[in-house]
Amino acid sequence: MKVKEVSQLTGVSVRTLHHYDDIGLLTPDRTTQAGYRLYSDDNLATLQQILFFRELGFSLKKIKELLTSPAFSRQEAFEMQRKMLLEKRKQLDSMINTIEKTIQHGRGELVMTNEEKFKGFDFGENPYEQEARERWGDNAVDESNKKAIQFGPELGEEMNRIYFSLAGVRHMEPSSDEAQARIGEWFTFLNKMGSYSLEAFAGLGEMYVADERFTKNIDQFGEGLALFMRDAMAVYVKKGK
Amino acid sequence: MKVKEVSQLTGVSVRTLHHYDDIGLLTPDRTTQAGYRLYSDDNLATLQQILFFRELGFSLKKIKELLTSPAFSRQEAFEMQRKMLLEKRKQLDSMINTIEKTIQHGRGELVMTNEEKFKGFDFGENPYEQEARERWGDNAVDESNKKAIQFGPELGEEMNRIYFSLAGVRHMEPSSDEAQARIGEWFTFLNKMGSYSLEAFAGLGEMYVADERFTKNIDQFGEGLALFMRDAMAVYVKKGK
DNA sequence: GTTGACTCTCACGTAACGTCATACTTTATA
DNA sequence: TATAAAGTATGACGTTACGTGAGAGTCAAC
Repeated sequence: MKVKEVSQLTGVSVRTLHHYDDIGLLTPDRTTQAGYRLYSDDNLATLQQILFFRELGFSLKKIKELLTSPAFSRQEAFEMQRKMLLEKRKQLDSMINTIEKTIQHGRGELVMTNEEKFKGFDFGENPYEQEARERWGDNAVDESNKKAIQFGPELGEEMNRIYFSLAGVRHMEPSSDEAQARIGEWFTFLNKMGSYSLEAFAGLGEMYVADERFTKNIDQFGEGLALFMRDAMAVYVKKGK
Repeated sequence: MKVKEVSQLTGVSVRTLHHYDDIGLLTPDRTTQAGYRLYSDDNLATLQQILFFRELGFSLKKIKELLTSPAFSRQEAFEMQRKMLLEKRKQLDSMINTIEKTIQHGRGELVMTNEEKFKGFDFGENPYEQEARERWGDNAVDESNKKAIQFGPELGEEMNRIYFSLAGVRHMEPSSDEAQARIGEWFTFLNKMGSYSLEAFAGLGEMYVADERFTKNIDQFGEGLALFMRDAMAVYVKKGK
């Protein structure tokens, strides 16, 4: 693939590709005798990595260090990026929460401290960098520090967010589009909370295996997934009791 | 408030505040006779605006144009920023989806086109700018173009995301922390889907008004909210049938 | 065989600060 | 009350991650 194709596919500018080549961050595998850059599939995979890290606020220099580290593993990188993206999503939620409150505050319906007005903005020194450095930094790695995994999302904040959202439109017609859109959010949220009983959940797991249609559907995503899910769900329910 | 206080509260550097003063983006209301900058609450509110727009990718120049526009309204700005943040959240979801797929692809369990590998990255020319320009641009405003509001989230993508997530750990112990965390996601998702019947939803709305404990709790967020919600929920259910 | 789309390499420009250096103010402490 | 420590101000140059032409070569098509 030549520069423009890559550019169109990925959304980065041609100049950016040149730049990444200049600084040695992404050098295309091959070039024509005329000097045209030719990007391989592997190059594209690397570019994807670069864009993920860039989105997470890493400098190009840091990205280069990471990618060229001997300890670097693409798979692990993806797992880490997944976590970071989820983390960023939480931050975004916090910002959205803040703005909902602020809207009400502007209407004089809510008192807000200055601190509250800036919640969600303090990105404080890329917490990600630390983790990345630990993982692939020069000084080897301490493999043994597995962190406890959080169990389930923090629903409280989301609930507050929706309440504020609703409060903001409570003087409008309940049947208006805006109001209905927000009450719809509330509906889906409620469903998230707890109406699905644990027993029903376990029963569903059984069905995944018993009913062939389910099995086929689910196993599209990976062989044996349905079976795995049934077992995992059974454990989940047992724990929940 | 002096520079450092503002800096600590908001997370922006002192230098940045100096810079914003230099370019006339945020000039503190008062200064001491020694030349120290003193920021008022109003200044802080403006700073909040600036940070929101900055997070959304606007240049400082554009932000200045917006803030100084005669047509600018802080309330409207917040409403718009809310929409934009929600939009950005959707993009993030898309990226997370992409990375889940990519992880599986790396294990050779899934075929992916190059296009799929870059889904979620193409931010394409700040779609927000257009809207902001329409709203507060130099050439007045066309007030009449209200857009239809989307009704409810796209659950399909989220479902796929979770499937992929699960598939990624299906060779682990079903009782492992990692597996359980992901099956927990599945549980909450299922609840989101449809287990909460529309009838129950409407009944809940009635309770908001009938049961004083509910009413009190909800009206914390704004007087009359409980009543409003009941009505809005009733409409929602009627529409859903 | 020439036109238009694409590519290359300089090279300078820009946005949004970071990073000293130097000097003045204010606050805390002995 | 003196004096250090912490905070602030103004230059001024540095830096990152590209943008934006300029001028020239390359390639596919009509």
